[in-house]
Amino acid sequence: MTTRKRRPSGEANREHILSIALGLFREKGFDGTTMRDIAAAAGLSLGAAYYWFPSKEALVLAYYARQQDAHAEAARGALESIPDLRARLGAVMHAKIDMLKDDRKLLRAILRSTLGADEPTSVFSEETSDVRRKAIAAFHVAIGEDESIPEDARPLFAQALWTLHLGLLLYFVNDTSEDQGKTRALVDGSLDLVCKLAPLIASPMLGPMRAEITALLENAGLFAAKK
Amino acid sequence: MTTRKRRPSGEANREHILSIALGLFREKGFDGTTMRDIAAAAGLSLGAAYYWFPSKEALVLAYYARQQDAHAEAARGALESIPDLRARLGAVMHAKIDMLKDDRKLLRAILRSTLGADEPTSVFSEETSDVRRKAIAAFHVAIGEDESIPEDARPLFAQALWTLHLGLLLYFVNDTSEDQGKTRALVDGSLDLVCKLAPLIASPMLGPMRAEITALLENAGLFAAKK
DNA sequence: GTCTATATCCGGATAGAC
DNA sequence: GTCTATCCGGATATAGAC
Repeated sequence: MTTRKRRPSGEANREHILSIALGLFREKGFDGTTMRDIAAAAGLSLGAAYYWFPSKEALVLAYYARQQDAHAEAARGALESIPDLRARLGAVMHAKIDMLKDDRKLLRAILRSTLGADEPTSVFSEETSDVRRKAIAAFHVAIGEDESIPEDARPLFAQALWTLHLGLLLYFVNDTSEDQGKTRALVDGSLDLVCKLAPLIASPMLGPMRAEITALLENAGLFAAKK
Repeated sequence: MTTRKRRPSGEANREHILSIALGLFREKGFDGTTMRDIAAAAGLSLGAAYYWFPSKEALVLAYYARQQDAHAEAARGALESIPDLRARLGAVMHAKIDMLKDDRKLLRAILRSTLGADEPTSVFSEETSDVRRKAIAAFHVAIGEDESIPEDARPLFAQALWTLHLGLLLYFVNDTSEDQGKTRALVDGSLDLVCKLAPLIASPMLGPMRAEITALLENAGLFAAKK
């Protein structure tokens, strides 16, 4: 009765525009691509492009969502038969790098708007909270039920990994080494360290310090422990 | 023979434009201030403003340099009679926050361009290397000759503090709490932790791990130990 | 609801005259 | 060194076709 199978053009057109736009972004960068370019390449008028995406930024937000879903899927597949924590974390991070390896130019361009909490495309903004939540969840999945991390410490650990992953991505987008080999090495080295340090921090001796860290982050509104 | 005492208007004009621009930035934000606004407020034409500053970004770079020098001076004064490491680090960080407390809107706006290594206004760019070097040096001064940090670990520690300070500033610019009290608390809590952890990391037991961290960062080009 | 066409605004940046 | 005129592209507005 309602719009069961209609709009073969509607939403499909939206997808079409997004694909065209991402292609142009990858090719010519974000600033180098105009909305006029996108509209023309998609065979639409400028107005139509703005009808589907109210701004250039909206295309970036759609890109985030698409990538996050793709990454969750890729990570899920990669994790299926890996029990070791270190290897699981590596799988998740390398899946991300693999996925983004051709998008460095685009990511570098939009990096500019990823930090201000008031920018819609910020990693901290309200608009991206869903993507962010999913991204942190991906690390939660990677941690799984590994006994080296006490259950009550896992949310904090997942958040820490997400933060590390932001730093690694920052390095990645500016990494011009062959096949981003330097990023790969940095990923592996960081995770080695993390997996060595995690049991230490999880040790009873440092329990008070962990509580101190948690309290500090909670007071700053940077972390909300599950109640 | 050359331009000894000429251009009483020249460089002074440049300073004038910069002051006007920073005032407008603080008042209306970076995006909210147009080059036309700046030119008009400074009593010049648009073209003249562009003659002195080839881009809006150039004004930001000039702002960086000005702030960094002011901070170095403020920190130097504050450190003069403080021997305790924790207190010295606090003095340096709080001096920075004090200095930037009215510039949050401006900083938030230019935050967008502070991460891409190819952006001139990036904290990692070639153009800002001088400012960056000075900023790290400020932490080096704060560490001083404190025995709790082995001499050979001081460069790495200074760099770590600089990185922490970037994170704190990121929090700061988005902190709407009264007098940025949350940032102050985060600064103090972080430094408490750092000063508790530093001796641990400096301990012989973790010497190999410190070497591992150093090697990792050096290979990534993120840190160059003095030879 | 989906789209075209067109005109317009705005602001960063540049060119060329003076 | 300073000005005016102009370009360029993101964004908006409008009127109307289907």
